[in-house]
Amino acid sequence: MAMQDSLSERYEPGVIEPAVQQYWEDGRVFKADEDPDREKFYCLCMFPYPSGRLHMGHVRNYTIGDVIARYQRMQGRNVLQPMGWDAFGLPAENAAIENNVPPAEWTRSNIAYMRGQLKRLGFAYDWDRELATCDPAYYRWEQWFFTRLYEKGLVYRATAVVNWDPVDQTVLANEQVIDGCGWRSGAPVERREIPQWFPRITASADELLEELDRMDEWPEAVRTMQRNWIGRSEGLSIRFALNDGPAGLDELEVFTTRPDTLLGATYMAVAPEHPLALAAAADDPAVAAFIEECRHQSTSEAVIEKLEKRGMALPVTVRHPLTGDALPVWVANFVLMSYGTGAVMSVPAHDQRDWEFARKYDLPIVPVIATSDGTAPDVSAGAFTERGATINSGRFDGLDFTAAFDAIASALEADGRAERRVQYRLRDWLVSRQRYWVCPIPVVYDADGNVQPERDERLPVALPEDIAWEGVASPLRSMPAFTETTLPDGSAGRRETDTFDTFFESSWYFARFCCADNPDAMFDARVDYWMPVDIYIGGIEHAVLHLLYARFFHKAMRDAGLVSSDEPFKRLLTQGMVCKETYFRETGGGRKQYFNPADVDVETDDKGRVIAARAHLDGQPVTIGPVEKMSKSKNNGVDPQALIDRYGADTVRLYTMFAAPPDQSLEWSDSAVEGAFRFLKSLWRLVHEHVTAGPAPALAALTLDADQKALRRHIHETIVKVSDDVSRRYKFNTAIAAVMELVNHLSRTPAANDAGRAVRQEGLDTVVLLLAPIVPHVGHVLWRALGHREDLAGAPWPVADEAALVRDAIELVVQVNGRKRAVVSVPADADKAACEQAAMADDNVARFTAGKAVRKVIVVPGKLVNIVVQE
RNA sequence: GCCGGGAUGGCGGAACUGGUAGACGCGCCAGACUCAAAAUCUGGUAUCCGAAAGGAUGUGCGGGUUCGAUUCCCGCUCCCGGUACCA
Repeated sequence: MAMQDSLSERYEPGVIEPAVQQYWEDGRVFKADEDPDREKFYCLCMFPYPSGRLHMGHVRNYTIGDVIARYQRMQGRNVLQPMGWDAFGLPAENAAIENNVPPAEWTRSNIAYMRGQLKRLGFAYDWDRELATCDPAYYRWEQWFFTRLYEKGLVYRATAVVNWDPVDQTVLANEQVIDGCGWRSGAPVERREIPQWFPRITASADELLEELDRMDEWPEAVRTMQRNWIGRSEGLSIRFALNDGPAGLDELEVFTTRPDTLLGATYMAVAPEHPLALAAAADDPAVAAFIEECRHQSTSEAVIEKLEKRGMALPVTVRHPLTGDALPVWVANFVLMSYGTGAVMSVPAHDQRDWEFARKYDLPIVPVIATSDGTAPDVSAGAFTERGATINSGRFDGLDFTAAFDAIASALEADGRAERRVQYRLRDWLVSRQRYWVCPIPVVYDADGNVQPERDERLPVALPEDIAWEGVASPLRSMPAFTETTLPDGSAGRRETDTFDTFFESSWYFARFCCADNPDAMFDARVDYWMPVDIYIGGIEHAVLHLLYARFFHKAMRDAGLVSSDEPFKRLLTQGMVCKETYFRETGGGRKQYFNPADVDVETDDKGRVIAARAHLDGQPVTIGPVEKMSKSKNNGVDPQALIDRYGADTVRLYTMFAAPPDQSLEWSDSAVEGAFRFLKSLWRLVHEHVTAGPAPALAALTLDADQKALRRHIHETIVKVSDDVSRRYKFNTAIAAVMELVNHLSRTPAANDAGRAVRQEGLDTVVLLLAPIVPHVGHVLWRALGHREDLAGAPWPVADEAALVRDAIELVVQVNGRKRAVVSVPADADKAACEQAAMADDNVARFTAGKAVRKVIVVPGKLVNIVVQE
């Protein structure tokens, strides 16, 4: 390209954007090569599930990442920004069932389409590192790593409960259970226990928890959620002796964090699957019926916790370890077999859930903890859950929490009835799925059902892609070509047909990007150069599960000597959702027909308030619903492609970054997109007008008038502001607002003489540089037009000139009794007395202070004076 | 239920460490240009009183701390995310 390209008069993104993208591709501008002499920066966004088309959440996520990556490049860092596909998952199976398309074909064509969309948005990816998790060259390494974990005893097989659809004969995801019934069959769901695989994440619980304290570049909210999810608690594991227990059972074990309330325990509660409950059910049809009912509860915690708490007494009691009293044992629908021992000790006076249950079934409520004034708490309206001194506890009376805990724990330990223990809320990671379109678990069983991890040389265990899909269950089970195999000794083996949780793939892809082309090893030396990820950007909905699994997996890889860092993601930026108003009509029976915003006309009043909406289809009114997360079910998605086609990638990128800060939810507005486009058009016009007048003179030798000096100060203040917003605050909306203000100032300040033209050149150069990460295509073209030879993508980020920032006078706010009464101008170096004097001298201030005694004057240097007078 | 987050003009948002509430943009109103429209440009725009200067009110609700609170504390309401098989 020529040194100074002539600039067309009109801004035509549809023409320049593909040309600039081609230029980047031809020049391999964003290819990342390891270079030990340069400081690296690994910028990563959570990779997309290839659902078909990009949605606004993707556009937002990847624009944030691209802005950061391009900014770091302008800082001179060696930047890696890769992209790939989280390609396994449930939607591909649904598409197969609905449209009879093989999941592999559906997924790969979605990837091809979405890759084109990402390229059209101009993201600075190193496409040579692209990976898809459904590629055997990718998943063979997680299969290999799984067999290493098995050898180290870090994965095990145990039974766990799943949602079973008795009609479709398949396991259902929680999402597929609607009001207790299967989403396709409509049949009531059953709980079923089946053997499944678990990596031992609880063995890493302490490290995962402690490390959070040092992860100061993660949002505090995410760290708090992870801490609470891990849920470390110190307590006592107590074994209660059973009276009249069924054969083979002589005690009931529970864990409590409140042993100080042991004397207030008035009953025990066990899960419906607990052996005590099952034993009782054998003799009592009523108990059996209750348990059968519980068997149709979903396995989802959100559902269980919102259920009405119900239970039944069992024909068995336990002996209180201190008093010897017999306490009743109940079976309750809210006790989970998968959490702890499946049994809890109930202290209704001091636990709200126990209290409600006791009230409902008329069980005794005995307060054993005093309020702060030493009296027994009133537990007639609810439990007293605070800590306090013990009462009604015999020889343990009058002790505070710690002393009571110790005394009661020691007494029970001496009797061999209890141990102090640390317990976690975190459960081991259940990775088995009974689905087809996921990575096979690389395990073979011999004739006796013994486990044989698949041998390295036979990996990958490839998922057969050419399949016939019948019914809704995974076709793998009925494929002898897949299931029938041989063991090392030549005997027949049966392959595991369960597959991995898709979180398994997304728990290590960030490291594989460093060496995605290596066919011989999971990782190589390049991983040590790039890892850890310097900034990881993605939705807040991943705060716990994905981000905790990835941290665990990374530590397991570190322990296996595969990576050297302790944590995978140095900094985390969590992005808010993209929302849009909804439009619908009631169609009877509480059902709603949703209308896409693109198919609705909105009417406004003379203030622009929305008053009504009509469907294009029939011109009839539709109801305006709340603003919600864009989704298929609410039909309120705005297709980014239509906007890219109409306005270009830069406008979509600019609007997305301008509409809200990254971590807040964003309400989509088409008209505001128009505003972003308008801004780029006017910037283009301003540059066009400037460069068609010929090259601007150098600024150095010129003297500036007051307006030009003020404009120049504004230019450099904007550099300071935008640099801080982009690098420290990650507030791209205020960065863009500051640049808009500068552009307004530039276009309103005449550039008639040499000095004016020189300042305008500096201003336009600055604007283009500051916006370069956000609108790189238009920036590339304007930068050349402004006479620069080097690529904008590699240009250095501007640095403010300290001399240009100096101010002579500052504005001071004057308050009287905390209310603003004036703004006065004072010299920048005015001392407190001078500020006070200038404030008092103002006419309006005098009006409010006249005849009143001044009690106090507060001067905040450089900002404000507050005069406090007697009212 | 539990854990985490949020609420500011007609709308998206700004106010970063307790110091001018409403930057910037959208929308709307008025004007310029035009035969007209589009595009573009200029001015206005929290609410109420006022010709203006200026004043009063105002950051989900109820209290509190402070010379001063959108910001800190206590108690609520509503909305959103997660809740272990959606990703």
